[in-house]
Amino acid sequence: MSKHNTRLKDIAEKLGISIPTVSRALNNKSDIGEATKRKVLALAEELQYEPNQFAITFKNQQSYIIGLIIPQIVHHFFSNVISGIITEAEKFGYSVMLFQSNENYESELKGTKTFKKTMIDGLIISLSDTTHNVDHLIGLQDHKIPVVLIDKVTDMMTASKIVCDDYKGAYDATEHLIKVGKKQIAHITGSLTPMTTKERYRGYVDALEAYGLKIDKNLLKYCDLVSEKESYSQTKDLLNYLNPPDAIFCATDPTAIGAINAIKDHGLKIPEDIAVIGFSNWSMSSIIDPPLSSVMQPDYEMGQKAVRLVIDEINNLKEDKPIKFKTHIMKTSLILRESTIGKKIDLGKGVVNLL
Amino acid sequence: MSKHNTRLKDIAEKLGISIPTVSRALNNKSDIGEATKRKVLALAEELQYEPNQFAITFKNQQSYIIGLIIPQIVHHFFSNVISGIITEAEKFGYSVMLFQSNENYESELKGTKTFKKTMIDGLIISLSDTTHNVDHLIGLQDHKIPVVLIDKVTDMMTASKIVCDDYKGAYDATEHLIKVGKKQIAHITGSLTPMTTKERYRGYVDALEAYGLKIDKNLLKYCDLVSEKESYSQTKDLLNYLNPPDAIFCATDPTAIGAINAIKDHGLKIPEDIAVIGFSNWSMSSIIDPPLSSVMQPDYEMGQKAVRLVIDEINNLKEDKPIKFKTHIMKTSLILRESTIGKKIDLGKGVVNLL
DNA sequence: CCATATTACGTAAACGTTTACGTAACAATA
DNA sequence: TATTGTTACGTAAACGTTTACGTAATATGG
Repeated sequence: MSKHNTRLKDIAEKLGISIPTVSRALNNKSDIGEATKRKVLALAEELQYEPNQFAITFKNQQSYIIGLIIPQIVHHFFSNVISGIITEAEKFGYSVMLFQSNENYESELKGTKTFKKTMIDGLIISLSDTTHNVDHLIGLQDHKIPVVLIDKVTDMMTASKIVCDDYKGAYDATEHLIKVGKKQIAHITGSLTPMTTKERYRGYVDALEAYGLKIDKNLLKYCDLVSEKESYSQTKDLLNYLNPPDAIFCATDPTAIGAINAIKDHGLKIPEDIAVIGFSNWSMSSIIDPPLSSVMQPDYEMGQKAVRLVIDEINNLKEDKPIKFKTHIMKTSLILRESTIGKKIDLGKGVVNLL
Repeated sequence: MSKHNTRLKDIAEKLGISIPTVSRALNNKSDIGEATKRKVLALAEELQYEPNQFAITFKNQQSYIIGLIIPQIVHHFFSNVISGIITEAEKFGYSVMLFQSNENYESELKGTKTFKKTMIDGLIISLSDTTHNVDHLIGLQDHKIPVVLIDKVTDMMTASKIVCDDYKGAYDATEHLIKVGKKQIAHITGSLTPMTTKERYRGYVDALEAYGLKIDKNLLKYCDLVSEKESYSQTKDLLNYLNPPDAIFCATDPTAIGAINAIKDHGLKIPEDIAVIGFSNWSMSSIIDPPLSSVMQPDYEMGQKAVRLVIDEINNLKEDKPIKFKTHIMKTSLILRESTIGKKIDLGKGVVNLL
């Protein structure tokens, strides 16, 4: 087989016509005779002509590539986000170039530079934890490359943002614990620096207050690394408290698993003695014992939404229309399993029971 | 700020010299005067010149993009593979365009087409389970685009391949169970169609034979979907067998977790009554109760290796050298945790104890 | 001082495609 | 029949960069 793909030139020469005529025939332009068009289409089919995307990119100054920078690919939430982005982008004829920042600002900077050279049409980015300066992103915007922030966002720049409603998710989780009859509800959280953790804490507090339950500071525990190990020992502390909790709302699924292990080792029953609910609905959550109730974040849908926003902005820029920056707060949903509802409980509507 | 990036033309005009001279200065070519070179470099710095990658691609007919097709991004093994690929590619100045086949042949075909148009320099692919025809990949090779297969490979084409030593991993896992004193070792496997599962079964059988243990067909159980649920019920079957196992080697971590849950529900102790070992070392494996021993696949390293292979082939093709196709079989390693060794056991060398 | 080599540039062409513009051939209209 | 309009093409230029080639100016050698 020939080394290069079929080009317009090849078709033009074989038919004895000019290159632009071939281009017009294939792109369904108006200035083209019916007979010529048929001949071109037939030959293009025969030679398996596929336009060279790079030449088109180069000519149109549009690459149909969306850049994507993610702190950690190996993370249940983010891999779902990526999956949603790639699938949605493909629908609109865009490809996705993926870069991993490893939560490192320098690396993020480098990715941005590479992308700029590569002439991406737009960027979707979840900021690394060490990024406290977004001049590199503002620089992209200055060069008419739209930037959409997802999940890990910032107020340091004006851009469209997609987050999920951590506050409401936490409120719902806490409310659920109250509704199954729990009154001493503990909260295991991370460091309260990231916005997401702070919002989850707010939701927990507000739900307790809304139902007239007292806030007991002794029922609040911190796990800086939100790890299973930290949570295991913090839960042990909770269990030894003179007013031990009858439920725990954990800010992440790993901490929830730590709590479960501690409770079981302590000889208590879940959910009868202590109910546990997590946040993020990791894939592992459904297969541990007992299966963990959790707050599902619409990761995949967040990715899809981000693609639609960035493509909108790309199109608006192309037509020199003003861009309206939007912030989307996506809804979470409760996934109820045995760690809060036991084996058989009648559920209200709008609530998923995956037992 | 200006709309477009600085071009060679901008620098040339400001200095009153020609475009190729600027190009030569920036690319450290020989035909260039020292004084001119300094002026160009200074101005390029000032104007923040960054070469337009697409123009270079177009000119050189080389994109410095590696295409990557993966069945499922949301999968612990694959997301590690992707991470390795992206990190390694970046070291060599390559970007990675990611596509997800969703285990669907049609989708894989479409990704290949898109990539071909996009002029990727090489492709790394893990075949979808429904792919039984690789003409689309051979087509890429015919167009001088190297293809490297990773993990899910095939014999239907000649190409470099990267797999991990499933046989040896399974053998080691089984041998470990024998060495901690187990004699009735069961195996929970998937359907024996994929090469990987078949190899793990072979390793199990050979280890038993090597140590003079009998193969009891009743200790072999199948889980077609390799799910936790299937494994839970298959394990129950095993426990009710009149000669119940004192250890189970599971072909995947999710099935191992199903086994653990079944054993605990049955009131037996792990590992004293029954030891359990899995395969793949998922992130969840370390945080369940008890922590699961498993066979670690060098996912990240497999990704790195794939990048090096594909770049080698790209470079060889550029210089019209013949390509030597290589098959790399990467080593697995045992990760021992409490599900096989209890709390404190002296380990032999070369074995990782993550307790 | 003439022939040759070297240095440091400029010119032109190329990569594959699209688009603005020009125009020949023909048809429609007054 | 002269004018205008329409159709269906071809020509040229452009996107940003690199490279083959040509050449003027200077240096080197005998």
